[in-house]
Amino acid sequence: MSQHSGLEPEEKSGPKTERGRRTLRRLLDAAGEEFGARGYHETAISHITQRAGVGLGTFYVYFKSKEEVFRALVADMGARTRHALHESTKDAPNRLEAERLGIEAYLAFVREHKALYRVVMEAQFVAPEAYRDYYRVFSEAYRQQLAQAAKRGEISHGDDEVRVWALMGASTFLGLRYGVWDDERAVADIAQGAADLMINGLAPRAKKDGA
Amino acid sequence: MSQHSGLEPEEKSGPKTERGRRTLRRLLDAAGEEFGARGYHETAISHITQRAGVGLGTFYVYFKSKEEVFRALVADMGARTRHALHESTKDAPNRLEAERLGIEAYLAFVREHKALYRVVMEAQFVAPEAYRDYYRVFSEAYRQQLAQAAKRGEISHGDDEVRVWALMGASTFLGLRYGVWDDERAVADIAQGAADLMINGLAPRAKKDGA
Amino acid sequence: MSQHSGLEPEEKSGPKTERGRRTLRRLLDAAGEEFGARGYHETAISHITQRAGVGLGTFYVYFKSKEEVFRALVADMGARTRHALHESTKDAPNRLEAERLGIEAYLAFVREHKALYRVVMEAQFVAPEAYRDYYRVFSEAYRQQLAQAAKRGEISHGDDEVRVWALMGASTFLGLRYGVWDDERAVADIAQGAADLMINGLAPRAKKDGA
Amino acid sequence: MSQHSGLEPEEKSGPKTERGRRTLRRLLDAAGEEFGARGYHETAISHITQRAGVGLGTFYVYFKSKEEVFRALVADMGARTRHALHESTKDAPNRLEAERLGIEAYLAFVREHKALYRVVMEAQFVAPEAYRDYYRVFSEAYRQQLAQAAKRGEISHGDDEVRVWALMGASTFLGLRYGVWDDERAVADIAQGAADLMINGLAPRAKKDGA
DNA sequence: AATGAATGAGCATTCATTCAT
DNA sequence: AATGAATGAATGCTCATTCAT
Repeated sequence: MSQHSGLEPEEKSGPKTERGRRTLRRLLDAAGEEFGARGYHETAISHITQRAGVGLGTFYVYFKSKEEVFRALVADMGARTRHALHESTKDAPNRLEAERLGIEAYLAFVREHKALYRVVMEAQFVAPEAYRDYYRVFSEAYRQQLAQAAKRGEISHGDDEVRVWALMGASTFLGLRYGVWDDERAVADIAQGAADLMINGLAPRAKKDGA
Repeated sequence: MSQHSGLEPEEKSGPKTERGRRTLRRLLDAAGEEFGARGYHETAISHITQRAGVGLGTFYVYFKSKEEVFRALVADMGARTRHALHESTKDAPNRLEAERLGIEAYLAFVREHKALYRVVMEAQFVAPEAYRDYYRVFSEAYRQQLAQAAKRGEISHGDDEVRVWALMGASTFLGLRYGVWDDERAVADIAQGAADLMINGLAPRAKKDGA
Repeated sequence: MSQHSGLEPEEKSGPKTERGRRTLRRLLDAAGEEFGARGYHETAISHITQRAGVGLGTFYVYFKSKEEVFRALVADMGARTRHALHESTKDAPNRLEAERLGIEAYLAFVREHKALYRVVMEAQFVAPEAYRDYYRVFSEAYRQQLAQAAKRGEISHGDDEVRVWALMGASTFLGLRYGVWDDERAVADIAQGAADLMINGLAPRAKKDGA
Repeated sequence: MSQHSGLEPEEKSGPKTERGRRTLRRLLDAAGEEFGARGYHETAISHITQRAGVGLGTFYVYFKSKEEVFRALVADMGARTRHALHESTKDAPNRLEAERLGIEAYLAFVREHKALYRVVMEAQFVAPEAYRDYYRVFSEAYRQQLAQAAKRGEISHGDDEVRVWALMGASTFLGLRYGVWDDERAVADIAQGAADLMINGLAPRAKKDGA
């Protein structure tokens, strides 16, 4: 919960002293926890500053508004999620395997960051552009992966944009259902079932080979 | 925009006079439009009553609270969506075809009810139980469909709960991307691409025919 | 302190019930007293509502903002001042006499409404357009009076716009000095001295008669 | 825009180093510009320090409070105005001519220092004593001028205190109307019209001499 | 059934000022 | 001398809800 990236208040060059940097980090962490736990509208700035252990006014030394922290959090979450997915799939032998690994990693990631996951979803209503950005970046990269994999013959050809959004939606809902709402089932298990669907589809298996 | 079901204020048996029924309907419609357009938190009761053309106090004659209308709206949307899907798929020759038809109908439905679609999604943060209910009902029915279809050999066997959530997520995101955010592409087209993925998966096509 | 004119909240048609009208008047009076006594920036809405004996939120039922009451007060003060001056000068036999009567009435008026007088002056910084309006209306009417009087031969010809502003300035400062800051001297006395200046100027008296 | 007088922070003996003196001057100039442009309440200390190009904390090295700079500015403006008036009238052949010259100089001065003029007027609400001081000093000196002129027969006898306030008010309003609000008319022209009023009054001209 | 008036808890935000470095 | 970080009191304004009519 402490590596942050892309979080520096947008315009300014950021805190100049070490103390300032620590305060910023505290506020960011506290904001993530509060927003994640109570939601944007139920969270008061004073909740954040109290959790961060700083004075109320201090918040506004680092952020222009409540929305600004929120957006910073969403952007950070995007960067982190992309990072986690990249790490977990970069060594996959092929795209199909990468899909399975990606789902699994994503579920694990969501379970580890339930609060921030919620922040991202709420962004749809609090900071719509941030939400769209989040998925725009994601879908772009994802689409390229599919296109290249198709070219390499690792996956079928298809309507990549549509496929990307379908796949993102599938993962997102699985993350909600099995990551946020319910912790029980093993991620590998879920990822297995999901990957099967995404890779093979619903169609009845052709008795593959001979027989 | 005027058939409502499952909308009656929960406990009370509903308005007794014709005038009362009309007022209720107006409030409900107005609430749907306002919540859909501005979101829950940006919508004030006074906006709703003004749009409905009634006095502020009248709202509380029909609803116990702001959240109550919101929940009623979510429930209504669920019923309507299920109805639309049922209608569009009931004559499908098999499950795979039903999937394609369902996606198409769903996209069309979302485009027609963007505002209410937004209401459902926001329910996640405003009335989480209503949101979970919405999907619980959906997923239950959907799961049964898949189970029966598998039994009939129309689709492969698999982890139905996982598949259901993945499929719901896929449709939901497609609805957001191609229904709410962007109106352009033909729904049939999108549904085609999506159905292909859901039915056949990403795996490269086996040279279908002859050896 | 209770006849108000031109004070109704600008757009809306005003309170519909008698109770509402009473509340509005109370708020207006309280606002005048508070602004007059402590100044715009030192006056909190809660001061006003407490003095008016209503709840804080009630203020916003009648006014859109702090500035709005302030502007209403300035406009009201303008109307009242014009009324007072009109009443006191309408029976004057000629313009020169009207000037003297006007100064006297104005001083008396200021003494009776020190608080509101202050409000008008502060408007220069709080609601500049209201301030300019105040004087625009005044100066227009005043100018016509001078022009007509000149035509009738009751006063000399001159640069009426300049004269009007000089005369308004003179009265205003006398009002500040002898109305607001210092109550002691009799208004008739002051008006006498001022009228002498305004009527005869500083120039040494021509030995009027004989010679 | 750089000669200041009467501006040194009240108690302290002032900065000791050249650098300190430069910082003080910068702060003073910046304060004048900010207060003049946005008004006292809209001006934040940070605006001043940013314009001055110094750190926030630096302000408090030179001034005890926001009000203190403001007062210093008012006092400075008083000194400068008196200086300008003195310069422009000291060579006048008599009081009547001095009046005309004074008005003209005053208008020119206001036009050149609109921002600071505004500061003086706002002092009425921000630092009332400073405002009263400003006019007390002025009126004292002015009154002596009139008294002596009357003794010399250059002007008529009259209620000098009243006349002084009337004359100051006239000039002030002309400054506002033709200096701050509207730049167009030539100062000489305005001064001419105003002087005519102040010297000859409104009374119709007696066919001056015999003839 | 309908309503408009009244309410006050709640909250984001600002900013003068202090102080450790 | 210079400064940037920290602070918290203060305040305008919103809005769901109640209630008397």
